[in-house]
Amino acid sequence: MTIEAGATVMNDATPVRSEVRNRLLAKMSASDLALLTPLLEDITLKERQVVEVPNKPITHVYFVETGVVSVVAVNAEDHRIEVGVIGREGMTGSPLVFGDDRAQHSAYMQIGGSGKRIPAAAFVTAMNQSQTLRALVLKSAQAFMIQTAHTALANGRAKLEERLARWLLMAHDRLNSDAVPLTHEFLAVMLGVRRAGVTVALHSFERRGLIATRRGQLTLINRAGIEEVAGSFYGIPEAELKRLMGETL
Amino acid sequence: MTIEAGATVMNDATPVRSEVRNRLLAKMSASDLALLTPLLEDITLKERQVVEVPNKPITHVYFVETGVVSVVAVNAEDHRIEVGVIGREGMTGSPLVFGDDRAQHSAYMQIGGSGKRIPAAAFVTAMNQSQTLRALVLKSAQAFMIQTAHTALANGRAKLEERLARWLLMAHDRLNSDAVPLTHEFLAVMLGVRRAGVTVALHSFERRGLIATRRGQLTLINRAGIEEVAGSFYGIPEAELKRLMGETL
DNA sequence: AGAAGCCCGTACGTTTCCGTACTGAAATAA
DNA sequence: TTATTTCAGTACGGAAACGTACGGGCTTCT
Repeated sequence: MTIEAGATVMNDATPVRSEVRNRLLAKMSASDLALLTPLLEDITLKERQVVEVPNKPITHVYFVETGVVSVVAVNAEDHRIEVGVIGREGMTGSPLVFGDDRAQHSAYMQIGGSGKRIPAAAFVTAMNQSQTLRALVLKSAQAFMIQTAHTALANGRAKLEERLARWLLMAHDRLNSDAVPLTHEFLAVMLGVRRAGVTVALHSFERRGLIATRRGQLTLINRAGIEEVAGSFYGIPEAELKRLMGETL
Repeated sequence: MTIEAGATVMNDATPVRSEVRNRLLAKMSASDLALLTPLLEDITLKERQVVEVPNKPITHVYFVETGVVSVVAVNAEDHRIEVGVIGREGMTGSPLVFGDDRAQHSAYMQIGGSGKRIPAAAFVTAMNQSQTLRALVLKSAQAFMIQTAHTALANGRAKLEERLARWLLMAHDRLNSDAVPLTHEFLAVMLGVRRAGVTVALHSFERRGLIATRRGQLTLINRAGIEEVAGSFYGIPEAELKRLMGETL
């Protein structure tokens, strides 16, 4: 019955089932969880797998267990930038929580992993049946919104190194290992900067002993040092998440 | 019965009372409006008047009728940037909609005006009594969230002139006149750029015949031209607002 | 094994915007 | 009216990041 995801060495995509690793699901009461369970399915989330398409109806709500989703705003001239990430602390499909049926942004797996998903309609039905469930997903949506606001702040005021450090910390928070399996190119796309700029910045991090790099992957070595680089651009959304959801990432 | 708004030249700060000019209030059913009315009070909103303080409980929900609220994210090192504006299309206090009682961001009147307000507790009570009211304010919160995401996009990818043009358009959408009563300094704070940078950019706009300026004020002359400058960084949140709320600004 | 493609390191001239600061003009207060 | 403050115009060196591009190493495909 269970589908074993091929365990790659590069990331921690191996699904675990008999345990609810998504924090949101874990926080639900038994009865709320029971509302979702019938149509909840285990799913492997491959890197680059598309989860939401701008202006298209949301098909499923994904509860990530391992891996990271990038939510990317796009405009008419195809300018794009990441407005937030989602990992085991949250869910995709927040527009559904607001009563909307379609996605505004592009969303896809930036780092592969696994999780569970439920059809959008079933999620909405469940949310309408339970005030406590609704309250919980509302808080989750709020936490994401706070993250987006601070992304706006970082994009406007922080330097490349600060933003890159912030991103690495946010990814690290959502991974089970210190390895971040990403190319410079993808980091650049998310931050909306040049690939070469990322390379230089990462090189600087490496010289300072903050990370180790190899092709297609980097590893955090000195997290505290990276936090120092990110400075005050990292931390508030994380603290707010803890306040709202009563847990750490 | 109606009180004619005294047309000031500098801004439209004169309060109007017996007419609902806030789009959100205007969209409410009579019964939903009746839930709010008892504790709804008319209020003059002076420029720089503080509406929300980060990490402090929200005292009132403000329904702006004229004027513009700036919502500004701030971090520990006092870096700050505007993450969105609110005018007659919306309301402040969106965290209440999510079930939170405190503000994350700083919010204050960037352009003075008038509106109505209701104590936070009364608003929450009303929202809990009516699903239609809740649905409406949820959509409003979502519209604001979309705006924030596109602010993040503009902050990361747009040039100063593009961002400035975008801001002017957003302000213009929410004002009854073409005059924007603001100093370069405040525009600079909102965009997170140098005051001198704003001066130069506005000067360029003026040379191109897009605006007229005088001390403490600028006037839009060629809105289409400004839209051209903003390019694709302006428009999506506005279209989404229309889609969600079924109305223009 | 060889070819092809992807990824990273590096470089260089250019653009954008910053930090800072000085000035004069306009508005406000004394 | 005079003094004070606020605001806008302008300047200049410098930092940050851009667009572009080339070459070489690692992976993957055939």
